[in-house]
Amino acid sequence: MQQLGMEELQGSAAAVPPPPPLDDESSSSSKYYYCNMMTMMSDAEAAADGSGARRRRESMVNKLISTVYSGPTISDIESALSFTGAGGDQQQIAMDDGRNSPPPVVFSPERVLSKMENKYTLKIKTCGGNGGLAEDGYKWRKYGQKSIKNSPNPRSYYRCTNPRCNAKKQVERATDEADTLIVTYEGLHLHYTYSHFLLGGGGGGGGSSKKAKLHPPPAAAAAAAAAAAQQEEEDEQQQMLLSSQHAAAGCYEEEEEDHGVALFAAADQHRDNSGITDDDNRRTNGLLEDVVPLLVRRPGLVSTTTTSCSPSPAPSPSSSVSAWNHHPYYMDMAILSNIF
DNA sequence: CGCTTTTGACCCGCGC
DNA sequence: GCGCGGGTCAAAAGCG
Repeated sequence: MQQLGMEELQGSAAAVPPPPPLDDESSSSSKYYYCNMMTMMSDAEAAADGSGARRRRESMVNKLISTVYSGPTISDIESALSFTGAGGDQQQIAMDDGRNSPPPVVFSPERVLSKMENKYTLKIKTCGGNGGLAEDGYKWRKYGQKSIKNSPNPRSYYRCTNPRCNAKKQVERATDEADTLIVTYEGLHLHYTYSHFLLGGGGGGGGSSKKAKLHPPPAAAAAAAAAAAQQEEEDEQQQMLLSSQHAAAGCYEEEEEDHGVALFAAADQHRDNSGITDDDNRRTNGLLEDVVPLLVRRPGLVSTTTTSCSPSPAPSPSSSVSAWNHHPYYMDMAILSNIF
């Protein structure tokens, strides 16, 4: 039987297209702007910080983030959405990496909203047949598989396991390139597991249970979150949007000379702003109790080696649960906490 | 026991 | 209207 291995499918989600050419000065000094709404660097601290030290710190943050985040970037998404909106559905990832867009685009919910219905497709190059291990950090449940006409490879259909999230993706192997996966995302995530982010998955040592998986959102999800929130007319999701906007605004204030943007928003802040209660959050089936650490990154800034390559083929997971507990996301948060 | 995957059936849109 | 193809549903089975 021919079907995609789970590791490939999972890996495909996080793999990103080749980075745009890094031929400008920004590439060497690329960094992320780190906006934290909870515990990291406050605006006051940032302002008081020496620029040299801050740059060093940002550089470290950039590296850390680039290490852990390999999902589509905000520009990836915007570009893809624009492209699909124009009639196609194949993403052109070689978009400008900020050079042609003067102000760093954090994420503009409104912009994404207008394009929400579109899908975007990523072509993912994997290393070998089963080596792809990169993940997008979300938990997907496979709900169908179809053999496609004129294609020897079946197409798998995945849906986000969050009942309130309508994100879907389709994964199929390219017919002409055996090591290329075509991943089509449809709908976007509006959730994030806060506890995972802060507590390191709760289980510890990568042995955490499936429910303790970290779900760091790709930039796509971050952008989409706002859009999805808008689509959803439920109050808590609109509150989520407000939170996201707030975070984005904070990033704008940080600095503007570079293209990188790393944005984190925490549910705590979100609750502070919105005034909703924990009970409210719980009622949202995880959408609101989830944190909204929005990780928004401009492409091509740090080595986006997203190769879904793995030196050793990993055993095929028994489920589609993304093994983020193996990924150092929460470790990085601890590191970042120390840095700041 | 709960969750996920598998897989055949069903539904729906589109072209002829 | 009919057939085809793609997308989804849902029951059954598998797994930890």
